[in-house]
Amino acid sequence: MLTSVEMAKTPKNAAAKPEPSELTDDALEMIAQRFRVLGEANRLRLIRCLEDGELSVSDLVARTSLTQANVSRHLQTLTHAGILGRRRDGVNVLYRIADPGIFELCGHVCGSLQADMARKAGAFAVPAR
Amino acid sequence: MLTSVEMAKTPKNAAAKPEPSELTDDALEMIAQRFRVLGEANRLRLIRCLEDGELSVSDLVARTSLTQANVSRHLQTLTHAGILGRRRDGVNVLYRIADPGIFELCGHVCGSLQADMARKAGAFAVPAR
DNA sequence: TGTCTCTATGAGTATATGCTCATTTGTAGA
DNA sequence: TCTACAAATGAGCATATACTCATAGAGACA
Repeated sequence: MLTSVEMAKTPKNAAAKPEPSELTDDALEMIAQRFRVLGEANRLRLIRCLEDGELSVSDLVARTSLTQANVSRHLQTLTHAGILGRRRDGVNVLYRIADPGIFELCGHVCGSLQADMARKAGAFAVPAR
Repeated sequence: MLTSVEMAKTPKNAAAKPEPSELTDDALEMIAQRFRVLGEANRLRLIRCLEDGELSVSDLVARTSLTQANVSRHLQTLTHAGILGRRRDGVNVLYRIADPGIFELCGHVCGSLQADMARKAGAFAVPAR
């Protein structure tokens, strides 16, 4: 599964390769880096704001109550990661989701979290009587 | 998309949020936290080692060339996040994947990365002649 | 009990990064 | 050109965390 980048182009039912996987340290670091970019609640907030269409930096500042400098830095991080795209429109710069797969990713995490919490909640289950 | 998990936490956010957000700040932070756990190449390495079955701490130390203390800490992080499970076996402690969805998640990231890189590679495309 | 191996953790250091303030840069219009 | 506004960025601070060393805890066995 973590077995190489080429899995992306093959449908997900591609057979596991028998050969020991060939993920270089660099590749692994890139994957980790991608996760790290998403590992910030404020960045997730920005992504969410953009779910319905492109917005300017000041729009995002208004919606998130973050400072302009902070928003700008997060947008830079997300853009550099290929998650957002940007274009200039006069004095404004409009950001948009460039990788819609991001939502699916978040959905997966939500699912895992729910499962995990349900499992943990089971520890408090009281036998019926 | 990010809208599915409203867990048993009350919104502590009385501040103006123009958006009818279903995701509390706490929930968002939990999602980010999950991503952050995966944002470490060495943790991804450990996960990969466990792909084929459970292993002891010293097995993992041998396979990763990380120090025992370091491996132990990462395993703790992953276990706490619900990604790994552990059981004692004599003096050993065996760790295993508890949330197989993790591989699908990594697959998604690999896909996104590849798409991103292909897009960037396009910038170097030379028109045929 | 003592001693071995295996695992977990306290303490300390180094580094990364999120945040802010102040300033600069980029764009449009007078 | 000058002015106004939007966005980006340099500098500095604060915090989080990855890593190591040394040590403590847990289980097996004499």
